[in-house]
Amino acid sequence: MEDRGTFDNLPHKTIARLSQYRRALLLCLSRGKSHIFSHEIASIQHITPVQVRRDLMLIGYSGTLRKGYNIKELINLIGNIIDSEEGIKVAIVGMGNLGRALINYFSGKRHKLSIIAGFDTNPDKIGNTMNGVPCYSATRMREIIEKEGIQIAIITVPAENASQTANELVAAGIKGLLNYTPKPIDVPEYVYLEEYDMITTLEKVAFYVKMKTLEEEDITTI
Amino acid sequence: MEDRGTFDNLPHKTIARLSQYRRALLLCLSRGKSHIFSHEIASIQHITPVQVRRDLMLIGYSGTLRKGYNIKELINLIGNIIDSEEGIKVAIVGMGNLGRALINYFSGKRHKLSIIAGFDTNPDKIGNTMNGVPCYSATRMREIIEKEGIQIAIITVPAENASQTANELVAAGIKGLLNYTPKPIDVPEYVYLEEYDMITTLEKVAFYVKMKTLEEEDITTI
DNA sequence: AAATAATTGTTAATAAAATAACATTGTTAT
DNA sequence: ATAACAATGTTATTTTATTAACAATTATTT
Ligand SMILES: NC(=O)c1ccc[n+]([C@@H]2O[C@H](COP(=O)([O-])OP(=O)(O)OC[C@H]3O[C@@H](n4cnc5c(N)ncnc54)[C@H](O)[C@@H]3O)[C@@H](O)[C@H]2O)c1
Ligand SMILES: NC(=O)c1ccc[n+]([C@@H]2O[C@H](COP(=O)([O-])OP(=O)(O)OC[C@H]3O[C@@H](n4cnc5c(N)ncnc54)[C@H](O)[C@@H]3O)[C@@H](O)[C@H]2O)c1
Repeated sequence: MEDRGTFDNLPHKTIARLSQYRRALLLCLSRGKSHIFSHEIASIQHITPVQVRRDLMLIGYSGTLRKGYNIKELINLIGNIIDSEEGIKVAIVGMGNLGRALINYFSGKRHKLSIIAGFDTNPDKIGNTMNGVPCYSATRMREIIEKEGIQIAIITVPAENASQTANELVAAGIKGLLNYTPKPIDVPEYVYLEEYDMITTLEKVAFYVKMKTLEEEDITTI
Repeated sequence: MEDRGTFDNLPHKTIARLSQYRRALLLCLSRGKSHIFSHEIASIQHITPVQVRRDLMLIGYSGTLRKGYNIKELINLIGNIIDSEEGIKVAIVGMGNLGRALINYFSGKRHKLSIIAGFDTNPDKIGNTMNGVPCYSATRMREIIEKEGIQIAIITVPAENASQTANELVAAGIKGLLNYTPKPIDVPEYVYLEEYDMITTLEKVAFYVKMKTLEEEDITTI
């Protein structure tokens, strides 16, 4: 029995934080830092030092008492947990404003995770390359996903094409989806799905801003 | 005593879901539907009907037993809760790829929440209009935020300028921030902050895809 | 050498969120 | 008229996530 398959009951929130810790650690490393304390990580991430230590405990990493955590080691360990050894290939469907912004942002940022294909229906875009990512015709989606062994797709097509695109991706054998359209999509249970809509986030911000404002008014009227 | 200020202890997750419910309800309404059942909302949002009913209970809305919830009424009620009566103005700082994608997407979508100004340092962009949103020089940020009463800002500048931009926005009196740069920013406690990084989401998807793959391998090797 | 301070690692307690259980109520079918 | 059904609304339970408490360790100061 190997020890892969450990880490399969880490809390979902811990997974997200590990990714954020690594982002912070990479930055610290690039600035020449070699060790870091839990309270330093915590303050970068706006969380508590206990939370950080608890997460690191869950992944079985120990720091040293007076120097804190070894940044390089911790980066590697987080990599062992969240990265896949062979690397995972990603496609992006819909090379419009958002698709291009995401490609630009993501390209080359992670060693074990790379966007290697884009798809679009617009003939003007097909054949172009964006930041090293070739844009193929959407009609070739299945062919290329199978040939390249692409496992994850990001959906950035117009909302009205979202569900059809999702169906085609699932049929092509995609294992994970990240849907940025405001149209929630349905996938079989064996496909892992994340959806994100900026409007939801913005409305949440607006709600809490409104709340704070009302609170202040209440205080001043008393 | 008015009944504003109720709803101030709704769970955070409920707030996010209310925004999503409304998005789904608006779509249903535009398709001519007048009533909807909890299990219909649930299935759109990939959650359980109980969750939906519980959220609606928390905001004090009642449906009718055989017809479900009145879509128009529910949209209005959600609006009363999460929107601010006078409307809230939003600015976007950094009119690059992502900034433009967000403006395009958001513009005109919500009545009580509108992006009314963009800021940039690039002289080629200053003076232009994007989807009705004027782009001002970043040097005028404070002036325009104060004059227009802008309460929320979205940060889409290059990461290295994130914290300085955030500081300027806070100094200008911003009450809520939505940070899309991968550089976590610090704000005083009276400013409500949300941060989002696509890489974290993508790495989460990748992790669960990896896990599912490992599980399958384990099953087939047994 | 002893006391102090700063930090980690872990268990215990609390809080937040989701789910389950179930009573209630109209509607439809018999 | 009554039984069966399909919904809602609410309370109870369970699960997940966060925070608190504190013991252990080691460097530093007195
Ligand atoms: N989640 C968010 O925060 C967020 C933010 C901005 C935009 N969006 C959404 O993302 C999507 C894209 O936005 P955008 O601004 O990039 O739009 P866009 O119109 O600029 O880009 C859409 C692209 O998809 C291509 N396309 C259309 N149908 C296709 C298909 N069937 N297969 C492949 N490609 C296809 C189009 O040719 C175009 O290039 C929209 O659904 C928008 O609502 C979401
Ligand atoms: N969270 C995410 O999912 C996500 C996705 C894509 C990009 N990003 C991030 O968003 C940011 C913007 O990305 P992009 O692709 O639009 O980059 P971009 O270079 O296209 O746009 C940045 C814009 O900001 C302007 N700018 C620079 N300094 C400024 C300042 N001090 N004040 C105002 N404007 C200023 C630039 O002139 C440019 O127009 C980057 O930090 C990037 O890392 C995040």
